[in-house]
Amino acid sequence: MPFLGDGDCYFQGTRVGQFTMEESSKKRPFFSSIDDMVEEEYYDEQLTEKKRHLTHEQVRMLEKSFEEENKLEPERKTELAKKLGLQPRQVAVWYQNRRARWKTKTLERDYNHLKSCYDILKSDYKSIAKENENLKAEIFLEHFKEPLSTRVNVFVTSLVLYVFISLTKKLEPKDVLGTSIVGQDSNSAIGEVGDIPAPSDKIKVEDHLSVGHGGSAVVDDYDGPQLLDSGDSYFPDDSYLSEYVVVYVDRSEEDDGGDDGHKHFRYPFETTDHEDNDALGWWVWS
DNA sequence: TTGTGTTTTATTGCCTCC
DNA sequence: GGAGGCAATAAAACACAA
Repeated sequence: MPFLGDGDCYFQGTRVGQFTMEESSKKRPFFSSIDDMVEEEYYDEQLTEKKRHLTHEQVRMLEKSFEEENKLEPERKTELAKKLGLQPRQVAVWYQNRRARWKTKTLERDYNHLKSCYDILKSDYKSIAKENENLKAEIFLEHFKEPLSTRVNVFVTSLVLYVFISLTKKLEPKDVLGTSIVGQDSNSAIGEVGDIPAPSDKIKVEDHLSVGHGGSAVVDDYDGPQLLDSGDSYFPDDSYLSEYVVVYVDRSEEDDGGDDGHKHFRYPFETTDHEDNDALGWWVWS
């Protein structure tokens, strides 16, 4: 006979469950061997106690009760057990399993709902992205409708400016530690060459270097010079501009004729040239 | 009939609350 | 510490195809 460990219960020669000594004494008869079990008077009773499904009527009543309240109060449990001819424990177990099934179903439903929401959003995103691409292409084509001379002019000017700025940076005065002193004192170094606006001077810059200059960049109240770019400027690095270009602005320049109360300088390094070139940026004094 | 997958009933161990 | 809930799991019952 095989060794039967604590809690192994047998029914008709097969293991029917595991119980601790304590539990088995309380709930079900404990058989230490198959022979013991066969000899027990309880054997016949076990046949009727064999696990079986509840009747349709019992399930119907339990379902109805569950619909009303999915938690089982002790009084309700006793009442239902009495009414259905079941052990209170069976009713409790049924509720437990029913809640588990309900939870699984709910999770499944929630998952499907979220998935459909996700699919809709994904589809929306795709159509918006496509529309965005179309608009970009439209803007690109619009740009090439401009005269070639204008485009070349913008490009060359940008290039010259970039080279100029790069050279200026290399030639800038340095202190004994090799640190640039530009910007440390508005009255020193390059500041002596031109007319650097004091930090308190309000300078606004608009970028007309960008393609599609119809909508110039936003201008704010930043205390120092700045270049605002509408996003597609030819400048390789706008930070150069904000740092240096302002040195060459001529504050004595007359108004350019605009009625906005500002003076516009089309070229940072050509303070008096008012020749038309709408593709270029200008500085604005406020 | 048998193998296999699914559903239902029941147990176990852990956790929280009172 | 006991009662009750829950997740994980076992095992019986059931369904169904081959």
